[in-house]
Amino acid sequence: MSQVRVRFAPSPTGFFHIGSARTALFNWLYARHTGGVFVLRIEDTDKERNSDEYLRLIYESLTWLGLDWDEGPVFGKCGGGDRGPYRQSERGAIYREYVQKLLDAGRAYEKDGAIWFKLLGERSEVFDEHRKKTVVKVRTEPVVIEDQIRGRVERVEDEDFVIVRSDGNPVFHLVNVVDDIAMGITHIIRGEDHLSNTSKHVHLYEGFGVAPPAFAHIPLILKQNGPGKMSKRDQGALIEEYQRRGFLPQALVNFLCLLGWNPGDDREKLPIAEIIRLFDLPGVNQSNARFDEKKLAHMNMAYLLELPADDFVARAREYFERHRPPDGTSAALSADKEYFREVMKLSQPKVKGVEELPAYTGYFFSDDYPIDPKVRDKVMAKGDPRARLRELSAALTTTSFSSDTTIEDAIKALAAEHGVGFGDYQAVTRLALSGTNVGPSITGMIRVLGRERVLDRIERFLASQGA
RNA sequence: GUCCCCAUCGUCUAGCCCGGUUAGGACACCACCCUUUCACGGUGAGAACCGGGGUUCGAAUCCCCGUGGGGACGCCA
Repeated sequence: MSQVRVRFAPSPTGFFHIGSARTALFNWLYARHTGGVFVLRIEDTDKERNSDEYLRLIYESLTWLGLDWDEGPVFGKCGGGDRGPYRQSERGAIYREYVQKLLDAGRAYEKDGAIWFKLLGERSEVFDEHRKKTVVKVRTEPVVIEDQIRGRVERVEDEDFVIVRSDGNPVFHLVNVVDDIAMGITHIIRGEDHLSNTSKHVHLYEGFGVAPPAFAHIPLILKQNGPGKMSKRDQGALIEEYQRRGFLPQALVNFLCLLGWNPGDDREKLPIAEIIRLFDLPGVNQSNARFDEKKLAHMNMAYLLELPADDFVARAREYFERHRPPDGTSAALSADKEYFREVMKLSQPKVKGVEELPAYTGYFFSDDYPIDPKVRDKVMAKGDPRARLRELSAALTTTSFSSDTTIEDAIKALAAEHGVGFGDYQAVTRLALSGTNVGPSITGMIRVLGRERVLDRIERFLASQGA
């Protein structure tokens, strides 16, 4: 059996979105699963709507997701190949050659300055009520598609269609089929929205005297709220956005795999190598899936949790850098690097995404943090928090800050001495040091903040509370 | 309007092909446990076979018809 060749063929006419990414992903998975070739082809025949900025975004997004292409435009380590060029805007001569073949064979004709593909069969003029005009209908045999995912699908194509516009530019259906033939594509894996185009494409293959490749139409991704498929205009639709928000690409990829596919058991978080091993076209679902950002966030957290501390800190720093305030100053980035690192390590097991970090760690980098009034009222109403704070403050002047344990032991000793619980110190200390009741472990927080900051903050807090 | 695809908890899904399950898992939600707050983790609860016919001893599973959802009907891709 010959080698599998699949392609992803986006058009750079908009931002790269979730649906496109999953189509690319499924093609890539199938290529890697079968040891085949993954081709990237740029469908930029619509000159009006193309842009180099969008083109670059496609390259960058695929690279970020780890979907490397074996053949296609060269970008980084990807691309190359001898079936190019891989941008349709550079393949005009090839299209003209193929159109000429159809013209010569009597399978295409000119009308209104455009070139039309000619279907074979008995012709009749019919008035189309819906379109309010007379059209020529052709009685053709139904096209039968043995879809790898949907099974047998039949559809009748009954009107000739344009393959070259009157301005001389070839249309999608033509270039798509010509390129797939010229590039030796064996499996077409694409969104279900193309299913009804497939009958046109099969006629074109027949017109060129070439056996059509295998088809696999994958279900669409529906928007999280409201009706319809997800489009680039929808909330949370853009790959770029997840990149910017600091999501882990491996988490997004894992999540996307689960939209319409599963490993056949209860596992959800699984390494990409395992997904490649198990992925196959007949295992893909037939029904559309709704995008759920909550589940993606959960997946992201699961991957974040197992990230080596150094990687996490690097990603955190990168996030802070990319999200500098307008004036360019960032207390977190100006802080001592080792201090920044300790703060992030403390926060890693606590957040669902790095985007939570600036808010989560704000008080570590500024002495000017707000005191949550609701938390204050609750904490200050119970027991004698002021006394606890004074006791702790005194103890911490001599306690070793070398580890969480020494601090923990000190607090435990105080609690035993005064006949109260650990929590009596924990709550009010957290309030004094961070202004809230949410955060990393109190002992870690004290250790990382350091003796000077801790004593100073407790003193200032006591003063502000009229003690 | 025409054509095509699809249909299990709120969401993603297993089970369907090869009829017999207390219809399983995950996210979300709720409760409890753990605990040094918040998370994480653990335990538990609630939550689904779209409707109607048929075939069958027996249907989530096979067939038909509805209904619902989605897609396509461009000299866009």
